[in-house]
Amino acid sequence: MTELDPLLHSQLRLAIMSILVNVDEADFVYLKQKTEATAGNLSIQLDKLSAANYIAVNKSQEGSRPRTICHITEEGRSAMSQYVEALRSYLTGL
Amino acid sequence: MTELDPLLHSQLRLAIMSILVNVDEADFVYLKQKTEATAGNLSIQLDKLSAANYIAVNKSQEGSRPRTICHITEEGRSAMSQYVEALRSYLTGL
DNA sequence: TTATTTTGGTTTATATTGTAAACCTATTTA
DNA sequence: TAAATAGGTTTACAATATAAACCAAAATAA
Repeated sequence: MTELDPLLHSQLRLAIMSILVNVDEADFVYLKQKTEATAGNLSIQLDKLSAANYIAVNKSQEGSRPRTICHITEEGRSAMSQYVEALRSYLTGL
Repeated sequence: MTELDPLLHSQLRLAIMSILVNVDEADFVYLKQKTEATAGNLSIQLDKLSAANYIAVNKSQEGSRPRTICHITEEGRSAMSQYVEALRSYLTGL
């Protein structure tokens, strides 16, 4: 049984990635809305995905007000494909 | 975004359930082999699945040697279906 | 015969995760 | 000018997963 990438096998991180896979970019506020996560949790999970190079995070000041924009990397996209393949191998017949 | 049943969204428990879904019954030794889990970990996760009524566990003595046989319940089967549906909703387009 | 290992587990302890609560700075709004 | 809101980060705690230690019975080796 192939391993399920632990970085992706987490509800919130999977939700984040599944959004970013379908969109050019998304900011903190949007991700928070969509996932209904708390800001703290979201912040931490974004850090982890970013540290793994699955996403790129661009933090800037939009007129003295912070703006955090995220997009998926090629590495992240590839990790998602592999994860989905692994999942399928668990769930054949369902 | 629908919640992913936390009881199923765990590598080992998902592996166990994905085996039990396709088989009439399986014993501890077989599950241990297939999942490559440690006995302790397997024991605990079986307890959790059993407590949730996702599987039924039958412990007996086979000539003074323990035998633990598991099979999935209807509730477990249904939980798996829902879980897979929820997952799909995350992964549309992959 | 009596150690030693193996089988089939369970219990206990620990490390890792996930999550929320508290906090911070800057800006609106009352 | 006090209170609330926006956009986050940090810290602290609770839950999980996992491994290590242990146990009883049987098989194997010395």
